[in-house]
Amino acid sequence: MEKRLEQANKKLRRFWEQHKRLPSFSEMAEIFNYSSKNAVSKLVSRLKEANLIDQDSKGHIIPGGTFNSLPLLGNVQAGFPTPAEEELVDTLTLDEYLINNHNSSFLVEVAGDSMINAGIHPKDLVIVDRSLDPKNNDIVLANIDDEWTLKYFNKKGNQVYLQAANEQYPELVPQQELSVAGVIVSCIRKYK
Amino acid sequence: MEKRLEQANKKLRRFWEQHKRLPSFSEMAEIFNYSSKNAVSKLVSRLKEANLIDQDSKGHIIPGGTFNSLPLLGNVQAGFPTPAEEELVDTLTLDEYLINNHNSSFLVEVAGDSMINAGIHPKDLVIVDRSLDPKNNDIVLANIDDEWTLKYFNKKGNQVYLQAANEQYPELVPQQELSVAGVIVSCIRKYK
DNA sequence: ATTATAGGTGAACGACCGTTCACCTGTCAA
DNA sequence: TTGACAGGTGAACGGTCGTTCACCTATAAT
Repeated sequence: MEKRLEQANKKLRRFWEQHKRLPSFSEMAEIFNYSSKNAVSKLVSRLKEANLIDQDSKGHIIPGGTFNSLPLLGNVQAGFPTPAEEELVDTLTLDEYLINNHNSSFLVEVAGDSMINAGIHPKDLVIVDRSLDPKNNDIVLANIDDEWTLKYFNKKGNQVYLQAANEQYPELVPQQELSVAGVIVSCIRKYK
Repeated sequence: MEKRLEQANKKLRRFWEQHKRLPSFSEMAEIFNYSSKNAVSKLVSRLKEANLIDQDSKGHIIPGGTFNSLPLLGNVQAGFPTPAEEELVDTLTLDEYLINNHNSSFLVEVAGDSMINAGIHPKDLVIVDRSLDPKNNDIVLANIDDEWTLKYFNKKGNQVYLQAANEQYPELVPQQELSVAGVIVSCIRKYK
């Protein structure tokens, strides 16, 4: 990508972070030190070709396909990576990638190591979707006999078992009550 | 939250997904079947009080604090969860939470199980920030003797070692060359 | 020396922006 | 029966929107 466009991209993202929207033509004129909106108009054309921004039916500037997303450069082992544009595997927005159902999803912080063999560690955040029906081998957030826990869901006939991903934990059969709050759709961990 | 506002929130989010921006007053009049913009104006006031949307200096509607974010309901073990509004721990936007440096970050898909004891599994995605200086015990994406790998970074004196989080793998000392492409800042895994 | 082109100015255009005003309902409490 | 009020209509306002036009440079190719 052209260097000029990359700098423009930075400025636009800074504006986005401050205002939670993209600038108008006259605001862009300020940002880029133009004194004519026509100059902006031409810049916009270039940015559109680079797929950084787009314009909606009213001409307003909206994010393009690569604006709020990160490049997915490939696979660690596979001769990785020449971050050349042509070779980049994909480009994706984390929000859209991780969340299927915004209205029915919430986050929970993990405590305990019962799912550690599934790669779910204490202090990780899991995204729970309460609108999904739990299926066998789904990881669910469940309340079993008045305790909340994260376990594999397993149904044999009419009997539901909960299984930890850690041999030290026994298989759980509800004595009195079991309710599934939702299915874990993803797990995120932040190091820095 | 009032039910009326929740439905409004859904409509606004749908508009956001379609147009990548929030509607204008007259567009909101269409969405909510009002024939006067004044009705919209009053609805906007209510939505602002609920912190779902905001208005910028020009009066344009922009996302509020809770618009694109997910509620963090708490901790799996700690008497979890009454999803009552007052008790919710936090509310956060995944993009903002996970990405510190948009310009210098990229994604890589994990292959191999050398970091599995750190909870980084094959097919997970890691977010790499190439602008950070690697420190001891950081997980880094590195090229060692012409192979790309994910390992713990370890520097003793002037000698750099790479360590896997898996006892079956030996400690790596570069024979000829070692370059660190970036530091892993987070790890995400999608189940559904 | 001439021409083409990329990039910019400045002004004008109609359309749409968010705000505000006076006014019209129902509903519900006093 | 009255009054207050939440919620809506419809119209008008000045300001800003994105677009487009004619025109002015530099720079580089012919």
